[in-house]
Amino acid sequence: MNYHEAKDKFIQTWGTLGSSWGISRTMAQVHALLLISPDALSTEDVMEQLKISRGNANMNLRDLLDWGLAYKELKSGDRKDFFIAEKDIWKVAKQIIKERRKREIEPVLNALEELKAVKGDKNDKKHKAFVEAVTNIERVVEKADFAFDKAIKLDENAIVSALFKLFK
Amino acid sequence: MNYHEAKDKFIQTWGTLGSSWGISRTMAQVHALLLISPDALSTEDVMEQLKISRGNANMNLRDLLDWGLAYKELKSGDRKDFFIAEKDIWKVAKQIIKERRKREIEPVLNALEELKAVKGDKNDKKHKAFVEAVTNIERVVEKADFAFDKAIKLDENAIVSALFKLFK
DNA sequence: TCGAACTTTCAATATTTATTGAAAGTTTTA
DNA sequence: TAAAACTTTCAATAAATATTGAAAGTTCGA
Repeated sequence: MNYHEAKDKFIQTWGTLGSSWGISRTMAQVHALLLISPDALSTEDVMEQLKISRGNANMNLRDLLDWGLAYKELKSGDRKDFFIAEKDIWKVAKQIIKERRKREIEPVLNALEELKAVKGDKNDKKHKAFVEAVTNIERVVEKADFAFDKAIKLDENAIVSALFKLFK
Repeated sequence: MNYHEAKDKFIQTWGTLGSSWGISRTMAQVHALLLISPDALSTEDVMEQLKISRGNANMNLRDLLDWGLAYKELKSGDRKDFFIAEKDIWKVAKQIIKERRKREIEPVLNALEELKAVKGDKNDKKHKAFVEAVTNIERVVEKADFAFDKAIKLDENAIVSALFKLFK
């Protein structure tokens, strides 16, 4: 496999992985392209290399900045914005968890809390099953939330070794 | 909020959470419905309560069985299949991680391994940046894979307390 | 073995989500 | 401050994904 085949396959693979873990396919592809580029790329470079439109490139680059997965780099003597990827993959993973925790877990916890207050006959079978299900789910979601919160504050080795110790 | 409002909101919330964590919206909604039902439900019950077609109900129930998130229950004197949800949410979370690890992480690791073997000039800036990026990513993906593998073998409290100890 | 009861499939269709590209907006420098 | 260089927006459109429902398939009891 030569460089260009490998590059395309990498962009494709990273895009697929990204889209299954909650970041859009194109955003992950742009990130992949930036990751393997030794130098910062402009919007036009991204458009050209991924064969996507200006609007699309711009939108996905901006989303990458929002998620903290890429940075702007200004080159002196040039008015264009250039972009580089966050290349510390552990940091990338932590950023994604952090964003998704904020965007997804928090609203769910709020909704669950509200649902426990359902009015009705406390002896009704359905009512009991409902409150029980919601309470159990809330407990697990809270623990997952806690685990993710800790995970983003630790480095990659600490987590792995903590888990490993449980098995020694 | 009365029982019916709460039930609808719960199904909606669980569907949204599910779809953002890799299981389809309707599959998560069917699971939600089963979770809060004190008794096993038939395909027709699911169709009626979620207002979805027979084909859709059937497909999603079968997917839930595939993922290990629901079970068939046969009632004597009735030829219909009835379904109950896996109600241990920690087990649900573990099943989802297990399935996704198999379906998503493993193929990515294989692809990455292949990509490291890219042919080309080892002193070229692009080539070096490429191999470095792929190697770094592989290292983190392997660790995540390891962490998930351990997570599905432990119970919920063990993981939380292991993480907690790191902060005491 | 037949036919009733139930389950599964799949091509057509609907819904959702992503992409385009031209127009509007912004910044820079001469 | 004018206009060139660049960025952003957004309505139209395309692509991907999910859903329907009728038809085909299966199972079971008589």
